[in-house]
Amino acid sequence: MRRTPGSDPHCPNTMSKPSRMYPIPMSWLRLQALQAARQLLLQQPGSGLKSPKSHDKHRPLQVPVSVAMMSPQVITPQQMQQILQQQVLSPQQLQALLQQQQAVMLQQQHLQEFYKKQQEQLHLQLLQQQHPGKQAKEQQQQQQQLAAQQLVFQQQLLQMQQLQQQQHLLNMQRQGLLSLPGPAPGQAALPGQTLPQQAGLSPAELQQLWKDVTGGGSHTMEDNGIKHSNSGNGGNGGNGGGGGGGGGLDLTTNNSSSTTSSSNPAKASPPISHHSIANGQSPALNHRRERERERERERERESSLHEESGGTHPLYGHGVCKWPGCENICEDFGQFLKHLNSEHALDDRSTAQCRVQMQVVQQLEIQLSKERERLQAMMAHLHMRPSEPKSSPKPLNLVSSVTMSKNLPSASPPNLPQTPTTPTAPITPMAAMPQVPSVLGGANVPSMGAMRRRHSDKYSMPLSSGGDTVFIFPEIAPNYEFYKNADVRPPFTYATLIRQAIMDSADMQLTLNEIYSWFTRTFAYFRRNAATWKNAVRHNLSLHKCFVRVENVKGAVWTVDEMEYQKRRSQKITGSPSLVKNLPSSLGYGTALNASLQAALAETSLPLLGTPGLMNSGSTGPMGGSCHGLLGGDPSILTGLSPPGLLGGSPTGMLGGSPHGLLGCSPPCTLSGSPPTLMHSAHDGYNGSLDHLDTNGHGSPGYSPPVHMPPIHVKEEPLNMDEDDCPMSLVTTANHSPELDDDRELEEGNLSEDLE
DNA sequence: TGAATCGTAAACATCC
DNA sequence: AGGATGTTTACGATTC
Repeated sequence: MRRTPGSDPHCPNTMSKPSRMYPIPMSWLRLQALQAARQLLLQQPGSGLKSPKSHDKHRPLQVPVSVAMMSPQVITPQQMQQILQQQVLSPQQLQALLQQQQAVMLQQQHLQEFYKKQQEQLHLQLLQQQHPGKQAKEQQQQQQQLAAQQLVFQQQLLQMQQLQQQQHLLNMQRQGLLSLPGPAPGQAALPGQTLPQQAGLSPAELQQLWKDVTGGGSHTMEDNGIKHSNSGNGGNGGNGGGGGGGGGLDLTTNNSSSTTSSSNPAKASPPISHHSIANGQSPALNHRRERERERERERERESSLHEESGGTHPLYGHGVCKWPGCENICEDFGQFLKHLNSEHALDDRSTAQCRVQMQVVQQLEIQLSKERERLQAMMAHLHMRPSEPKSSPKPLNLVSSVTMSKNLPSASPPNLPQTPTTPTAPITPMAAMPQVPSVLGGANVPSMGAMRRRHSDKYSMPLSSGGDTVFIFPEIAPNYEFYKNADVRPPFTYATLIRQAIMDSADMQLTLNEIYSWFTRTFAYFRRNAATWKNAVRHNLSLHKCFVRVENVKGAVWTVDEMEYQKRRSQKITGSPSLVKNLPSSLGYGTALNASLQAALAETSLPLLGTPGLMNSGSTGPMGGSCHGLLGGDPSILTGLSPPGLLGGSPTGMLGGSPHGLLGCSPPCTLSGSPPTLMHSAHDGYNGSLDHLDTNGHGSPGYSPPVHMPPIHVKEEPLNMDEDDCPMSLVTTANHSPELDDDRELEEGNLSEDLE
């Protein structure tokens, strides 16, 4: 009886439909946002957007993109968990983001107030100017002052716009998070999660705000995202929502008949210029010069931004203006700049849009905090669950399980990476902007969209760290606790887990039943559907040569043949140069870089090998050397600059954890600084001369556990001819002879060469 | 597109 | 006989 896809209750993550680890296009994110927003707005009777045919999938959606962004309620606990689990945004990052956005909002508010005052003053000036009794000189001075202030404000506002875009990108990213396939879209519009309950501004109000700001005009949403939405909503299962569509309420930026702007640097503010020209005096000339200087500054700013961002602009992408609500097509960057200056100048509309965006961000933050709380509660609840009858006090269990509920969601475990995008980033657009897209926007959005599926162990990373180290090192305890209590499938292959279990044992050998116990003890996920995963375990044990069955006094035990493991790894590595480049993604199946590494990479963005945490657990010297031998060749990995993206740049991102898969054990596992297990797996492969001390204090003169076991019998493992190159596989059969060691060392030497 | 890998299911054998 | 253990085959999904 073959299972039907998607019908496997035991492995919901693996069987659900498609989810290739391909980056999610921005347009798709927009679609998701639109759909979410649509659902949101449909809940608002007074939104004015609801149409009788609102359920018609093909009905054009009349929602500005930015409004769509304010659909935080699509964050489901599951998604939050996934978010955390995949390290798309660590709690720390989220927290930092929150703080950053709050700071931005404060600044925006301040600027807006300032702007209002300026406008009022200008208005007064205009009125006064019409009074015959006023003295021209005084007026000129005042106007001059105002003009200067205006210019300053324009600069500030420009910065604010940049920041706003940064926020927008973050929102987009978050939207991407929320758009994770799964129950999310369908559950998006939970009554209890609507915006009005959580913030002062309801969606309807926001919508109205948008309307007010927009000021009419028609603009068909014809950007790619919309197009995608039309074509792709059909198969989007739970989404169900109609794609975006044609024209609708929008923030038409094409409407050139918009209000006269006073902020456009290129056009100058009408009132001021008007006064200046009207006066025609020296102050006016000075003002003009000042304006010219200001223009130059603006140009410089733009050009520098342009240069720094490599011809990109936070508000510009795919030939489309990304100003919230604006989808204006700009053929090139210059045109975009023109458009930006002309259509999104400092005017009431823009500021109102900015204000709305602020609200959107606020809503999202509120929603995020709520979901975070919920997640905490869930985790706490799961933790309380007395579901570990078999659990035996092992060293790793010493870690307080309480930490889980604390660390998991928000408390940002110490090992969580601090990405460069944290609030510490300068507020200046140039400094901050490039980071956002590259790390958060550009990287995480796609990665987060990549759902964890069967091979997720290659990409996803459990919470804060991952890999095998999880089970041994205290700093990775949160992970351990997480999987121990949460019914989440560990992102590791069976082989990896089995190996971990065996390596985790005192004498590097376990009976089948002990392996079972380890699974159930270590992972809540394996406390059910025993028949399935136990079968898988047996299947893996038998299938993979790296697992060696040894007849022990107390019966048959299973050990790990590291040589086999190395062999396969080397095959993978040598087999494809590209694999070396993408080690984290293609080599392993379970190991993730440990928290320290992540943190190191995130904070220093490279010298990971020099990071103590990285090498933690005695992996100091050897690790560094061996790591260099293998990984060092690819700086991208070390620096996180690899295309896949270190911090979620891609599904294969480093955070995705690399695998330390038994079969495909990867070097990253080395980096993960992992303990006993990794010490073996890593060291063995990289340096045959390395001793095999593990954190448990085991000195393993040999390479594979079987070596120091009392082997009696071995799995009649295919003593195939192809094993000739791997004497170790036979070692298990019986006596461990020095020759074997020699052979192994020789082979490892070769292996090292290969790796290098 | 095809190979490799992994997860799952299941049939079968052996042993206790 | 029944369960545990171990082996093997098959197939679908995913990734490269």
